[in-house]
Amino acid sequence: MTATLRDVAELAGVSTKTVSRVVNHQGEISEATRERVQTAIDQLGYRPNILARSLIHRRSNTLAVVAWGIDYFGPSRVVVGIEQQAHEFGYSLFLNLLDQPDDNSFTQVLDSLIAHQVDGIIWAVPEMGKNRAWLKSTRLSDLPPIIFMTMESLPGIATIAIDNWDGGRQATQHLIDQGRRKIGIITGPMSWWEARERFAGWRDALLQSGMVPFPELVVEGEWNAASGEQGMQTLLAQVPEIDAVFASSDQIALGALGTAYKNGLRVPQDLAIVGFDNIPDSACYWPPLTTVYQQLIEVGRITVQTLHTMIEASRQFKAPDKTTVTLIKPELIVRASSLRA
Amino acid sequence: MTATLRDVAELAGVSTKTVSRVVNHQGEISEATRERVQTAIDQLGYRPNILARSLIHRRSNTLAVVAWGIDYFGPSRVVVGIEQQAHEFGYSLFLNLLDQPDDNSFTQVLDSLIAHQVDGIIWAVPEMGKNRAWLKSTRLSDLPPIIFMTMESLPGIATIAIDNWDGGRQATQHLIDQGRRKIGIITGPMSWWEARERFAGWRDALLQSGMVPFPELVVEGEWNAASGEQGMQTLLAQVPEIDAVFASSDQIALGALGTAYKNGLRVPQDLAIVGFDNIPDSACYWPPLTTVYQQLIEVGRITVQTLHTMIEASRQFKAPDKTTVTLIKPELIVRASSLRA
DNA sequence: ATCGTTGACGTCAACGTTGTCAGGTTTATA
DNA sequence: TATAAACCTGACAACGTTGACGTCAACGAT
Repeated sequence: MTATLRDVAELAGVSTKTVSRVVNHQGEISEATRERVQTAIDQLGYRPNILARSLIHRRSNTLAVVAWGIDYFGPSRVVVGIEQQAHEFGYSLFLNLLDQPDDNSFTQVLDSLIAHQVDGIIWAVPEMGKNRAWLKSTRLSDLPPIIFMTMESLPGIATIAIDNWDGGRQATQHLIDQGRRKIGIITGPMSWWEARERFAGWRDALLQSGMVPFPELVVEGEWNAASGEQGMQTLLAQVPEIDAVFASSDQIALGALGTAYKNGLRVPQDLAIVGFDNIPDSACYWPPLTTVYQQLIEVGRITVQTLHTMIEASRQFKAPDKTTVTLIKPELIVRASSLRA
Repeated sequence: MTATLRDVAELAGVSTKTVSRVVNHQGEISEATRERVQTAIDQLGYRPNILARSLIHRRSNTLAVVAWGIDYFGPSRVVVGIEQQAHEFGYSLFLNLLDQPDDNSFTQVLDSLIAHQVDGIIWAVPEMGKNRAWLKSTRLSDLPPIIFMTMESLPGIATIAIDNWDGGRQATQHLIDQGRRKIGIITGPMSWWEARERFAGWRDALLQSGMVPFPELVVEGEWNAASGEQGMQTLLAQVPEIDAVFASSDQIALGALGTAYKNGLRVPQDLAIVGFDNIPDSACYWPPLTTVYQQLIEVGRITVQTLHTMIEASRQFKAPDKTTVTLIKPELIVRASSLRA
């Protein structure tokens, strides 16, 4: 149905190779034939078949991102950054979503990607529980260059992540600097690496200031607002004199705000709250939320840049520097929710 | 580097065709050779090359989604639904994001997709302004089967969308049923189809109840919370006795809530608010937000189902029924923000 | 007149598969 | 025992491109 090189060649009265040269602007061709070929191309609506091209070059110019939770703010931003940079590098991008972050269909997914001859893989599924266990029983040399997001560094594996520990530390330090003495935390699900890191940041900030991270100051939550409501309620019950909370996500903070109001607490006078993520809404919470800003789009872009380097290296038979671990520092955004009145 | 059919064939001492048959479970082969071939496959770590396969079959089993704004709630959910259904149908999915919804690089995007031999295209870029104008100057027969989301129906073009008009109508009717008499609206950007539809739903609901959609009851906003704050302020200035607002998105509603509080208004006693989207946070606003729920994942799934049908039809040289227009009714979620105390 | 050089193409094989068809061997049937 | 039928396998070409190499004419220099 669709026109091929041969069709164009016949119409223009030249060889397929000549048409190929015109299409790819390679070699030298006279202006006369170039025009003749171009006319034939336009007339037939010819489009090159990238599949055939990739077959020869043994390079598909295609990347794959395996992700989960792109209907959440963080992951979706990362994917946006990945797509942007991939596009700028001239890669096409396959999108694979897992049903659950601990979906163990990774074998099928990887097989499919390899079969599609992708040049590189970005594993953007959040690390939680044992959902990276498969890595230990997989020979990375059997895979295309692959890079992982948000995880504890493993030897020989490229990793890119936000420094969640530092984010937690910054948030907590800010509360300390405001003179708060009873600083609680509502964590994310502790099976998540991010949640554990943010928690560790909170703990270490307290310790460094000579304060004690008592267990009753800690409540484990989910990432959502409902869990923030509940977590705040628990904290208030356990430590009535609490005067600040580090909520491990903005949504948790939203819930915590709600509970504070229901309990007649003024924010930030009676209770200061700091969130994490800097979702756009957080600037319009009441009061506006102090939070930790992660440059997630940038993270996505850097991921692709690193992967690209790995791909080029592997193509020149250089052993790629797979141990790259990039940690990006987040930034504290101070708004009214943590400023003393 | 990677093993091919020939490598396996040589190792197993059979022809490439036999290996191919083993891999694809086609034809009849004796158990003995099957095992021998399978051993060779495992030993070499052979993986089929889908590119070559697609070249022969002239079918790539690949879909492409062209989208914008997947870092927003709505679009990202739709993409999730699309990916799920595509995966279940055995399609791989290319992801293409436009920088701006009115990005006019559609030609390059389409060329690239066609070159990649995708079997079908989902155009999930929100319709705004004239960003669908290119459709009129494009022969659809030059493209693979393509389906559009969220747009006014055009002859001969498959479309799937939420019935935003009905959503706006439901939201407004609910406020009317609660006895509200001065019902304002903060719209989304009116260049968006969704914004115009929701507005029309509000207007028509008022008219049908014998009320007048006065211009001073209308404020055009953006989709975000900041714009909701401002819009609410404007409405209060224009119509001090206003007793209800239909906010065209939950984020707008969030901003409106904030402004209401700053002005000492009780929600819902003094001012009822209804949103649109049912983002998870909206259940934890204070008070919990009444809103319109769109089954966006389902929309994504239906889109792929329809596209799949179009692809199958076009493969059998039947003229596909391209005029399919599917409108999906949203659902009102009633919470405390609009119930009279 | 001869010889290289350059420009402007074309020929052929290959990329990794699979469909088609044909060949050979066994098994069941007359 | 002959004959058809079923079963198993291989040779070959093709999918749409492109790289390597070859050819041939035109040109300037010797």
